[in-house]
Amino acid sequence: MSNDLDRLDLKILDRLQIDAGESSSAIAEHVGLSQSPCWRRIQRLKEEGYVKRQVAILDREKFGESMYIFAQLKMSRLSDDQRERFVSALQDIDEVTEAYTLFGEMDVILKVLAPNIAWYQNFTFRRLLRLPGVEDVRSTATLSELKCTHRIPLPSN
Amino acid sequence: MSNDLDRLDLKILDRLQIDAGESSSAIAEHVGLSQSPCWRRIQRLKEEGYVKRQVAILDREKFGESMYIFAQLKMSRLSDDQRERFVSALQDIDEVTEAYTLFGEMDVILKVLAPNIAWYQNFTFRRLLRLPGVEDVRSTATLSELKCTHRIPLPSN
DNA sequence: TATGAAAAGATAATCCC
DNA sequence: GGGATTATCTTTTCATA
Repeated sequence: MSNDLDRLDLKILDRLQIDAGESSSAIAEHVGLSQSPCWRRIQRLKEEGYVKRQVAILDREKFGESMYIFAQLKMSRLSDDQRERFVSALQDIDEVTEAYTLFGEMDVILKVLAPNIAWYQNFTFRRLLRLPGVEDVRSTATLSELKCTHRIPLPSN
Repeated sequence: MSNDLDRLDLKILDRLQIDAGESSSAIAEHVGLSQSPCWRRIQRLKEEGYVKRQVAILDREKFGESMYIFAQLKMSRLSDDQRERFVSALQDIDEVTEAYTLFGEMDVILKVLAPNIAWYQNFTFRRLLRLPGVEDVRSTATLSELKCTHRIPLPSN
């Protein structure tokens, strides 16, 4: 929450979120440090949780056709227990890649990676509508990807 | 597009998209290979583009309040040139983290990382509505993140 | 053609200044 | 924070099946 990060830390973080494969000495050079202080900063940034994890981004087109679909769920009011089961169920569905509650706490938006529309049709009835509290699903299918980044804007960049 | 990947390749890819920080020998152990064939496979998977890139996922909560907002853009019909300028403009707006066209080619959905609603209000008028072809913006603000993964489901997992 | 073992090279991690 | 050192991992080579 607090920002005890200086300009160098931010430059390092931004490089990491663009390419986490670079060596610490390469990053050091780019931000104007030598290897060991740069490595220490990277280490600290990881320990303090600024870097949550490091992942490989796969090319989903290589695995055949697929499409992202945004599903807006109309929810009934849930008990704490029901809500917990709902959230837990979402974690277990690999095709649900993201989920957010919307203002009002009664609706949820999902980003679903579907192989095709027919699969999604089935998924809606067999999975989504059977989750605790889900009353209705309104879906928006995407056609093509214009931009997809995992980079968050950092201060003073 | 084609899948000349065997079960080991898929296991390697899945580990990489969960944690790309692991050493090749650690991955080798997990998938049941020795270090060098595993390393060669990883190399090949990168060369052939199955792995697009490797990134650090930052904890956006560490940088103060922020919220994702989905913006659905109503577009007028664009010439190829206008469309190119529109897509290019999206790439330059750091707060737009994702963009997809919707069925019909006339609408677009954006995922925007906003510091707060007031910022977004201004952003809508000053940036979005000034992009080529944008006629209207309908926004859905998210409240809390229930799930956010960058892992795509792989066959036979 | 693919694997494993092992050497060579690069990088990460630690030390001291 | 920088420079030098050691530990560890990556990458190449080579022998083998």
